[in-house]
Formats: sequence, structure tokens, C-alpha cells
Amino acid sequence: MSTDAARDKFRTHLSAHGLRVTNQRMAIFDAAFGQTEHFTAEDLLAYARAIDDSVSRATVYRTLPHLTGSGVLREVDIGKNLKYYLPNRDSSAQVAQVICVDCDKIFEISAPFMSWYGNTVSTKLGLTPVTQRLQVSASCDSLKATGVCKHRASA
Amino acid sequence: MSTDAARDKFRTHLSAHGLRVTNQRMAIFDAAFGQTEHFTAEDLLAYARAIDDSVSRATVYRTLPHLTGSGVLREVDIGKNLKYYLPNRDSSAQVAQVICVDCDKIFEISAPFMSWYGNTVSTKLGLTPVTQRLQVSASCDSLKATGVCKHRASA
DNA sequence: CTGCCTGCAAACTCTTTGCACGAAT
DNA sequence: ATTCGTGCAAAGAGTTTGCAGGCAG
Repeated sequence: MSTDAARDKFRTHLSAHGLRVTNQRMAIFDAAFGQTEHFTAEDLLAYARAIDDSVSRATVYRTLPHLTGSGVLREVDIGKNLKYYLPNRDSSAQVAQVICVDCDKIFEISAPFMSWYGNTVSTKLGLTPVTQRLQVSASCDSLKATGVCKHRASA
Repeated sequence: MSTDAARDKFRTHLSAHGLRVTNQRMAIFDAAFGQTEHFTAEDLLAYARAIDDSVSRATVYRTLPHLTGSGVLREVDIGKNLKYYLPNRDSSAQVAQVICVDCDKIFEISAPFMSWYGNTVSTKLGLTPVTQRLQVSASCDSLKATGVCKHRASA
């Protein structure tokens, strides 16, 4: 999904829900969708302020649900009392996360058959799958061997 | 794993790490291992106080890492800024969680081939798997059909 | 003009920590 | 006796919310 298409998608989502298209919300969108790595709410505040310095922490937190709700951002919870976000450029793909326990870097890998579980669930428990998460925490081989974690790049 | 075996395992873990076997720690162990459903740290405080009312919140939080570290308890993070715990009666099984988004009940289902991902990770990224999580959020069919979520039981 | 949106700061939830007392070895 | 463990309360991190003024529609 291109940035322009995503921006339209977000704008449409806002309008459709009777929400206004404000400068702050669009600055937050631009800041978020411009990222290539996972980021936190606090990171996003800094990015958005670089575009529009009137953006406040509260507005970032109030806008994030609209960004995820419109499918423009994906929320990634890796069990650290801290949520991460990522532009949802390819919304159809089933992905899993691999988290390096040494450098905290998050990798995304494809997880093609994850939906098999959804089907199992629906038949066995009388539930309809909504979302699925598959995550692997792993330690860095190169760190153990050479003392340097070669995955460490962004953070 | 029987309760007695688990209690020994916990005691051994404490001793092996130069930690003392105190009344409070054992009360917390008994309270935790006696549960059949998922519980939070706050729940555990209440359960433990029913056994030994001198147990404090701080001690519960300080003891939980030892309970999970010894393999007696499993920590389950379902992305709610709140950690859940469960007695680890069958530590060898790979399990996934199914969380009902309507009643918040957590089901555990077996996930036999989850380790396949671990192998994929190690070869592709130069990482060694430490832990894996697979979770499915799902909505309740009976709630939608009859207005009552028949899964709602404990919490 | 109207009412949603905003920034600010305080409140909130869950968890961690400093301190002096108390108990296990 | 030592040393670690404990309860208490305050601090901490991340997030949410009440309020008075501001801007989109």
C-alpha cells in the first residue's frame, strides 16, 4: 500500500466515523507511516512533533486507536508492558515476530499457515477468530560467539 | 506434575539460588499452584493472604519471577498490560492461548508443531529460540446468537 | 456557530524499589 | 549473629482522562 493510498484510507476512516481531519492527526499519520521499523507511542510523539510541534502526547495516544482501527498501522505487543507499532503496508500477510532477547530488535517473518489455528479454534470452542499472534523470543548466536550482536541496528 | 513434586521443585530452586524458604514464599506457591484458571498478581495476593495474611503485594511481585524461573508457573501475556499466570502442570507441552474477546476467558489449546518456527528462526536469522507464543483472539458465537457467552465461567 | 479536538497536567493501573524491622540459617 | 527477606509506602513507567480554550465543518 502506497503512502498516498494509506493517507486516503485514514482520512476516509475518520470521516466515516464522524471524526475530523485535523492537522495533528495527519501529522501523526505521516510520522507513523514514514517509519520502516517498529516504534513506540513515545517514539511516535517525537516523530510527529518533528512535523508539527503542536502535537501532544495525549493526541498521539488518542489517535493510535484510529490508526490501527483503519488498518493503516499494526499493533505489535511483545509482552513488555509497552506496545509497538508498524505501518501495515501489506495487510493481507500473516506474520509472526521474532524478538532478539539480546538487542530487543523485532523481526517480522511470514507465517503462512497460522490461520490453521483459527479454524481449529472455531470448530472446537465455538469461537470466531479475530486476531492471531505468533512470537518467538530468541537469543543471538553471534553475540555469544563474538560478543557482538550483528542484528543490532535500529533498536 | 503433582503439587508435592512442584513444591519440592520450587524449594530446590530457592536453595540452589541461595534463597531462603520462607513462610510467605511457600504460601504464595501454595496459593498459585492451587489455581486451575489463569490469575493475575493481584489475584494471587488475595489467594496467598487467605493462607498467610502477612503476605504483602511486594513479596508477591518479588516471588513471581522465582515461581516462573523454577518452571512451577507459566507467565501468559495476552497483550493487556497485565500479566496472567498459570500452574505449569505439564511443562513439556507446547500450548497456545485462545482469548475470548467478549468475556476475556483464556483457553489453552495444544500447539504441537509450534517448534517448527523455532527451527526456521535459528537457520534463517542466526538466532536460538528461547520461548514461543501463539495466541488467538476470538469472539463468542453463542454471545452473538443468544446474547449469552456460555464460556463465561471464572473470568 | 457549534461541537468535536486539543494541550496540559493530574489521575490511573500495574509494577518496582528504598528503608528499617524481622526472621531463616 | 549475620544476612537475607519482608511490609510499607513512595516512586516509576506507560497510558488515560477532565477541563478550558481552539479549530474543523
